Amino acid sequence: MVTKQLKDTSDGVDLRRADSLAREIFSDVANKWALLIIEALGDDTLRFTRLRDGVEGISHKMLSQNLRMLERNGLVERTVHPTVPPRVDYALTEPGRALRATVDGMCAWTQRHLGHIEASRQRFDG
Amino acid sequence: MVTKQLKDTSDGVDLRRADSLAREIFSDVANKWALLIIEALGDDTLRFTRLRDGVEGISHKMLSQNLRMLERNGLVERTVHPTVPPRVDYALTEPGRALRATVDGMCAWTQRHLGHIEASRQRFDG
DNA sequence: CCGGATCCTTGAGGATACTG
DNA sequence: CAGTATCCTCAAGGATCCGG
Repeated sequence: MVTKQLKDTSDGVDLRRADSLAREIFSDVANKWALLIIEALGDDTLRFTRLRDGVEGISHKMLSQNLRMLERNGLVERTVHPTVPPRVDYALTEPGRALRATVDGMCAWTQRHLGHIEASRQRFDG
Repeated sequence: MVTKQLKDTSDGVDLRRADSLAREIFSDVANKWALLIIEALGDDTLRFTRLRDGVEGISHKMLSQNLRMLERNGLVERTVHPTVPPRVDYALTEPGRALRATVDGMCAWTQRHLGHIEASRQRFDG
């Protein structure tokens, strides 16, 4: 059986299909809170509460939910210390750090285009 | 008056403050549909309907909404041809293409870690 | 301290219909 | 064809409490 190979203009990720695994992962990762958490973690190892402080505006629930999602996808490693009161540490895994590099890119991009965007907004809103 | 300068580990973007302009822009851009639209546009100039086909699963409304948002932020240029029926073309602006580069990075990352993530998920779900 | 469960509110987002 | 508006639904997300 011959399978037809579609030509990809860019780098051949089939995010086009809404039901593909790639697209599913992309949808998990491409959301504000997940990216901000990854950015906040950086190279550090942070406890839940400390991490919460690092991401302004995030709720207890959102942080917890997103951390579980990131852990499930293997981007974040969760270490539980059997002390009392419990202590839980979070850190990026290797894949997580790799992703962080591109998120850094997005942050830098934001910074670099602040002016242009603000101007464009004013033009548009007027 | 001396203002204390916080040290930034990475590249000094103050996405930490939920109310800063940078954070606002980041929140606009860091969402699934916006990124998929940017990716779908690539270097092309596409009409509304064609773009809609390029992003599987997106609704008319979401596409319209996100396009207006991207246009407002100056990432997408909208060209209306005064024909009948009307024809509207969308293309990335320079800042838009710059952002696309980092989105490409995210796509490549997704592709590269598909296996690891799928495995991690199975471990986690079991 | 960590984080799951529960309740409740708001807004994201789909379907449809209508204007230019 | 493009795009806005309207209605409707359901899930995202906040506040709170409890249990480990």
